[in-house]
Amino acid sequence: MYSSELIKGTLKTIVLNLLKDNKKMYGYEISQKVKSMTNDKIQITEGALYPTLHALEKQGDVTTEKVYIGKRVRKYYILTDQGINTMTERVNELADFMKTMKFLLDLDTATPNV
Amino acid sequence: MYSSELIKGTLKTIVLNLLKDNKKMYGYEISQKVKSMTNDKIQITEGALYPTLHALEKQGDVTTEKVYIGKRVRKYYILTDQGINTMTERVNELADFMKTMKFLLDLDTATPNV
DNA sequence: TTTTTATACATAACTTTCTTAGGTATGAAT
DNA sequence: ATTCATACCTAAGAAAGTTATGTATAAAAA
Repeated sequence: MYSSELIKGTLKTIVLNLLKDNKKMYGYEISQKVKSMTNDKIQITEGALYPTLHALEKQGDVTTEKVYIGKRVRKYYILTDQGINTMTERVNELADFMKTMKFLLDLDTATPNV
Repeated sequence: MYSSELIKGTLKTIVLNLLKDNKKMYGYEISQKVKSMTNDKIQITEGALYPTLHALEKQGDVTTEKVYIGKRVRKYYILTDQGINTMTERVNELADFMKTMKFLLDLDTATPNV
């Protein structure tokens, strides 16, 4: 697990990007997906995830769709057109930021990527 | 400028890494160095920097040395042995985190590094 | 069959780490 | 004489997490 400060600030970007690749996902699914994709290195807590999803909905980047699996409810999240724009901006900004950090920390030569 | 959420959590790592490369630096110098190295993309505010430096001193990662330039004081910060360890851990963690994020956001192929 | 674990949502109190704003003071440039 | 750059600092507030707690269903294990 990474120290939590690092993950701070990237959560919305992660969520938006996952929704780009998967059309629609529900909260629990998102948390499990991130966990498995990162070999448990990033574990989104529920206390962080749900407020984030609600914020994304409020600002119009996602819409929701409730589905009942038996008696249990699932709330699916779907990117809006605006959300696609936000996602693109966020991902580009993060990619740019990581390049800058690599240069600043002199990791360009130390950790070749290809 | 990057949206501030991204920088959050990386400040200590940046400071520790700069001190590794420069033996001793003072606060104002650190802020200017980061600004110039990143083409103004990352600007550390004083309200963030000084408390961070004080925290690093308190936890034993740096020691200080006051130097008077005329009547004006400069407070130099120097990495301790413990600080070198902390720096190494932090930088490695950040590098690892960025790799994980690249994979998670599918930036491996999109933004080749070499 | 009862208890635990996994699924699935949610909120509230607290903490950390910033930003914003303010304060003090010297020295150089306009 | 005033503004700008240098150089330090702290306090109030905001943002975005963590931790803890709550509710409830379904599956698995004891």
